[in-house]
Amino acid sequence: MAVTIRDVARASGVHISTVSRTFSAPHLVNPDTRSRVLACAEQLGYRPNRAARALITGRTYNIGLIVADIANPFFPPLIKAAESQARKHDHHIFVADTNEDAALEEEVVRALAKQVDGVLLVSPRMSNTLIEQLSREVPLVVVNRQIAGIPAVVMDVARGARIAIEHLTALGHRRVALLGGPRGSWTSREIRRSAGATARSAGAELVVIGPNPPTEVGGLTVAEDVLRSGSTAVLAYNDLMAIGLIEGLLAAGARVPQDVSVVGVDDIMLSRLTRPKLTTVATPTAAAGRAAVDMLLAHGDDRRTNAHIHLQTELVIRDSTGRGPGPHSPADPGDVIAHGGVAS
Amino acid sequence: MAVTIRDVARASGVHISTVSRTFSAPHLVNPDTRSRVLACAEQLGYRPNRAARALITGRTYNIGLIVADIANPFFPPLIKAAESQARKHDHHIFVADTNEDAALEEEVVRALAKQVDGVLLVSPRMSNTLIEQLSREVPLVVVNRQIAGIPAVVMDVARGARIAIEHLTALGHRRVALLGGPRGSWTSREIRRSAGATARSAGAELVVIGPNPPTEVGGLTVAEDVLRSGSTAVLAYNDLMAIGLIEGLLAAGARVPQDVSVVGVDDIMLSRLTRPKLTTVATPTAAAGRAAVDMLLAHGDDRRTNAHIHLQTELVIRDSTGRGPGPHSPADPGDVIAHGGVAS
DNA sequence: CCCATTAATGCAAGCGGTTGCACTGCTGTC
DNA sequence: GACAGCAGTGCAACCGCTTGCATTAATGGG
Repeated sequence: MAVTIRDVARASGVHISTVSRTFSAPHLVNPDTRSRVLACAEQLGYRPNRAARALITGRTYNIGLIVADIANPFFPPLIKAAESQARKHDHHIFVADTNEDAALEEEVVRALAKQVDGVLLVSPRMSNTLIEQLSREVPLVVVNRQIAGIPAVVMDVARGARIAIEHLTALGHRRVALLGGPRGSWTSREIRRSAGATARSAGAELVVIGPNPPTEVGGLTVAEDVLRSGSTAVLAYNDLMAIGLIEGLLAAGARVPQDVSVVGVDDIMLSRLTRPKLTTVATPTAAAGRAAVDMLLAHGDDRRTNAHIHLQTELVIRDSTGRGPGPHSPADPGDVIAHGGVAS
Repeated sequence: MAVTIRDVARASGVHISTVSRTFSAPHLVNPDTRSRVLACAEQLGYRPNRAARALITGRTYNIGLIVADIANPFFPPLIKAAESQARKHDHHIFVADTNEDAALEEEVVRALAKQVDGVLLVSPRMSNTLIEQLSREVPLVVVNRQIAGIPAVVMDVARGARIAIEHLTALGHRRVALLGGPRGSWTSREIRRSAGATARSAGAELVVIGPNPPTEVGGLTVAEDVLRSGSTAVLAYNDLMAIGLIEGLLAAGARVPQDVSVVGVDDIMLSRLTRPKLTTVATPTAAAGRAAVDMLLAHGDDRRTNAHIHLQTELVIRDSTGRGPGPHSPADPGDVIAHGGVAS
């Protein structure tokens, strides 16, 4: 049915090994022979069977990409960038969605391990221990997590959270709620740690609410809790929750930003389009996708590298944050368009 | 390195063929032997190498999923549903993004053909002829396109467009602009055809603007054209364009819906969150993803089937549509929450 | 008690490629 | 003119697994 290397060999009158070399070691075959073989291959529509090749070379030219929720707008730009970058290097991408389920993550990594050259674990929910264990079975690159000995791409959300809290305290907010993300999220822990430290040193109080599902509904359902907590500002784990929260606040009769200021994280496309437009910590998702693929392809088989790529975040100030009850700092926050540099 | 069937055979003291049968033809092996083999496999962490299996069986347990733009919010819910459905049947999904490029679509199908059991072509931009040709090389299921002899899942956008136009003419709109989608889009042609016929029979005028890139920017940039056309209502190819258009209209000083009514298509998550909330033709994307996978797995190798699954659309009326300059029909459109049935 | 049947397993070919090694025929060197 | 060296190609084993066929032992019927 399908055309194989043997068909090409027969058509061009050479041995299959010569055809093979025409594709995988061209310098070993006579230019005349090569062009004849290529012509036959072209004409027959021959494409090497990658699975067969992988069987012997051990390289599949496939990459696994595992995310918690494809429908969460944070992920698609990352997936798109990763896929594009992978294809540039002639690799294909398996995408798997784990529904925020750590156990499913493990299962999927194992299921994919044999048919990929490596797996990109994006915002994993698994434990570090488990990730380390899996990295012995298949090359892994982790996005948004730091684990010694495992190559990683991390977005500097700690800095983003710090600048966000500084922005809020400068506006005069003295009690800030933090909407935590899903259990197992490194990003959520980082934000919490950094926001806590920053609030403390600014003399403000941080009220942690969560963990929560990282969705619009997750934000919507804690609106009451936020109001009850007496907070005048909120830093949400991600934009989706922030937007859901705003919905909930408005429904409860609170105004944003007059009564409550809201800051998100991610700067998904959505954030520019809601009313009020969302102030948020922008994360370089596309760059992360590209970088993760590059790392995976670069490291090849030498596991246990310590390469970590840090990508910068920046605060994008829009319309969902305003003055709080306390004194605000002299510098008019309205002047600040964006803190932070560009992703590297 | 990796544990193979031979390791398991050695550990359990049987021939590799018995191990193989333990997994792929359990009824042929003695229950005692089987449990012994399974125990060894379990203990060694053995997983069959699917690529090797595929080489001989011809079944890869992989599916290709090709979309025009992963970052377009229309696709992720479909991808998510497809991936989930595929995994239920123990299949993995290759995702490829073609950047709205028909030539790239062809290339990707060919590249994937050998390592998948079939390809899902979602909203393809290729010609019918080319799709027919490709379907002879690899089983294909097409979403949002009707081609004789090729299994398809189609959303009934024609009906959706009709109801949308009826909604607008009932509100008294006499000149409606239609924002076309990308060149090569079957959906765009369907919407245009149906909207044209409906407008004609309602005595309204349809002004076609396009083709346009199916993005927010695509909508934004034609806002001027829409205003210049004298239209008081717009049906956009998709929600993203509708939302971009609204941005553009507001920027140009027009009010929505007081001056211009806007209807989108897709009902992406975003549409509930913008202000004004978007009136739109909801398409059952998740159902389409599931159905497409099911069709692919069901048909197996018998190509050239005529199975077509039709999924219903419905008009969701929100805040972006209001009365036009002409007489509106007696029935208060405000009563109509949603036309159309539920997706099957 | 013998033979046909059947259940359980082993054997080996082969899926579509890659690759180390052997072989052939040239070239260039001394 | 003999020979080393090399370019170009063929040969065959092998990657991990499946599967048709052969083999063996156990079973049951007449």
